[in-house]
Amino acid sequence: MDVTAGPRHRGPEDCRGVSTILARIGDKWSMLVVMLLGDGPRRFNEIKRMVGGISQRMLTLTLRGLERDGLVTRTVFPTIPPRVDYELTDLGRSLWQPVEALGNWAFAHLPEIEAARTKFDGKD
Amino acid sequence: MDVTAGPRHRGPEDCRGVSTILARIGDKWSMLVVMLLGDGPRRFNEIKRMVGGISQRMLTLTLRGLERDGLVTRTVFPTIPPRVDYELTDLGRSLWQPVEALGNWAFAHLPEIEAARTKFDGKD
DNA sequence: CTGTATCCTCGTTGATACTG
DNA sequence: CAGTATCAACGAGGATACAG
Repeated sequence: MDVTAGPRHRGPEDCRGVSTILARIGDKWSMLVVMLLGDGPRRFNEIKRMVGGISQRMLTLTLRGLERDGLVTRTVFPTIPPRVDYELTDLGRSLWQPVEALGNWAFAHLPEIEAARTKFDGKD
Repeated sequence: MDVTAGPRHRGPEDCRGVSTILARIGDKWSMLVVMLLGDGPRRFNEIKRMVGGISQRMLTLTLRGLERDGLVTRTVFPTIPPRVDYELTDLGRSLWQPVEALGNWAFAHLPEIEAARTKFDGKD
């Protein structure tokens, strides 16, 4: 599908299909992890540090979810201490593009949004 | 900011800034509403029907949130019965682009992801 | 280091009923 | 039609302890 094409109408069924994916990547941490892994493979604790604020449990669950969806691969090195690398699959890298675009949008418009919030909260 | 540029490293601080926005548009309904409004202004119940499955309460909350962030405008026509139009702002339209790209990605790769899920759940 | 297993809390959501 | 108010339920997420 050509994602560069203009708007195309879709029905509610498609909306819900999209919703399924959105629920996955739209959760609290998945997009951040995907953005992070865009630079290459990372180890568990490396990701944990880079994301910042995520609990061990949630990182595990997030990575499992991404792995389940075929977005990242999990590679275990049977060393002592153990080492596990996570890396974007081809599918993951294809997701990385729109995710990064969204991230860049968020980063670029953060001030605008915060201003809008302040204005909205202030009036009345 | 040029969102078409290649990867650029950002620190955890930026990640959390992005997280703020993601929490907003990454909730259960906001992205679907934004995608919908890309075609032009819609009335409250019109949106409700098109999204499908959203409760009145959640649609209200979602639209309020988007309005607060300066992404949509709310226009009340003092008629009987009342009529309220919601429309994307310029900021909203600028968000619409990456959101639509993500939506198209989701739509395009839905089969792949479902296959990956089945495979992941099946093994072991 | 990289997880798994519990427990517990808090926020989000949905259902329902009511109002201008 | 377009909300608001209230309540109940559920689940995501954090803290902690433990294991390989």
